[in-house]
Amino acid sequence: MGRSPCCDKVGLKKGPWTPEEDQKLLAYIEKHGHGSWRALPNKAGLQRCGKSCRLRWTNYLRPDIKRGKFTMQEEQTIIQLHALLGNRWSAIATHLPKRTDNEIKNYWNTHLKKSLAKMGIDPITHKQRSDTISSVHGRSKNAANLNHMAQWESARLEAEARLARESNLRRAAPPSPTASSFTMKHQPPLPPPVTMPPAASPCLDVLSAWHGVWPKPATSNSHGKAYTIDLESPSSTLSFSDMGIAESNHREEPPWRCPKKSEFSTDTVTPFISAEASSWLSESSGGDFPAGFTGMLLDKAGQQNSTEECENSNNGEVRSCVDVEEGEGEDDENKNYWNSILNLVNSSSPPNSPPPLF
DNA sequence: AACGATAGCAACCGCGGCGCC
DNA sequence: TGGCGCCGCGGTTGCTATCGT
Repeated sequence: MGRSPCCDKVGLKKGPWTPEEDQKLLAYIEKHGHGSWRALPNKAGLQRCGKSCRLRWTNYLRPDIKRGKFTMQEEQTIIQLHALLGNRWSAIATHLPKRTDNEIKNYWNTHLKKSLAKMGIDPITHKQRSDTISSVHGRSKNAANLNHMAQWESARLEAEARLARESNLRRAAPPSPTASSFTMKHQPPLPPPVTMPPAASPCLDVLSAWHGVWPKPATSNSHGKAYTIDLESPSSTLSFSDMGIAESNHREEPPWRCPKKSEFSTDTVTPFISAEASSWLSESSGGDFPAGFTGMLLDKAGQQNSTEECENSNNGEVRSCVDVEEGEGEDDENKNYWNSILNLVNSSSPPNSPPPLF
């Protein structure tokens, strides 16, 4: 190292930003882009170091930042991702559009960590503390559902990683041994596979406890999305082994149960699935449906949006916007990608599974 | 009303990764 | 290949607002 911090320069301002400084920074970036952060302060007429400018921009001034209270879904996503990823706030932030890593980190430290602690859950390991285990009778049903979710999410993540590997093999030039070179249309490169912290799978305990505290939303849409991670995120490259969930455990789970009708909006889901699957869904009633799968369907249904809508809903960054109905041209790759994932998920489903989805 | 305690959050600090020379 | 500089990340600090007494 041996490099002195950029803010050591005499005369550079520190501390809270004034509205005037904000305005200068905003105006400059809107006009020229940030370019080199190091050079920006001089060009923008700011008595700040580049680092301070970058921080102010990324954490506060950026126009695509969503401020204000975190929703219950966001909280659940943070908890789940924290259980999977640990304190990797930037990785977690990629799953929460319009939230900054700093904001998520602060929210975790000031709210979620304390809430979990109050519920008798260790916020580091995400495990129920031994002295409170006796107080969580009746969790088994939720835990079973969440195990379903874990299966689906695990299968999806493994499929994603596998497809990434296959894609790399297909695209021999330039060769790459990792998933990081697998890119979908308009998508940034996938990061390398995540090395899981020891506390990988216990997130299920956390979420089941969390659901004991928070009532489920009344509407079908919000219900269905309750556990959903951003399924299209390029950061999702976890594998079974990464998640600490043994593949052999799959068959030990109870058979599928039919979805509650309220969990689906038939209108939004059925256009994307086979007639058999649609019929199966419409005839089903009672019981629970794996939440991860529900989220998958709903996410897929959500992709009915136009590309423009996808852009707008994702910080201006296009991810996989699948046009299932047309399935032509450049969207083919995304469609095939998704179908491959879901086919793999179907092929690994427990007994009494629904008909093929697509 | 005054004061201390606590919560919330913006900003800073230091380190490590990475690219360039 | 090693040094340097830039950038991003995670941990921490410190200021401000709010709450409780």
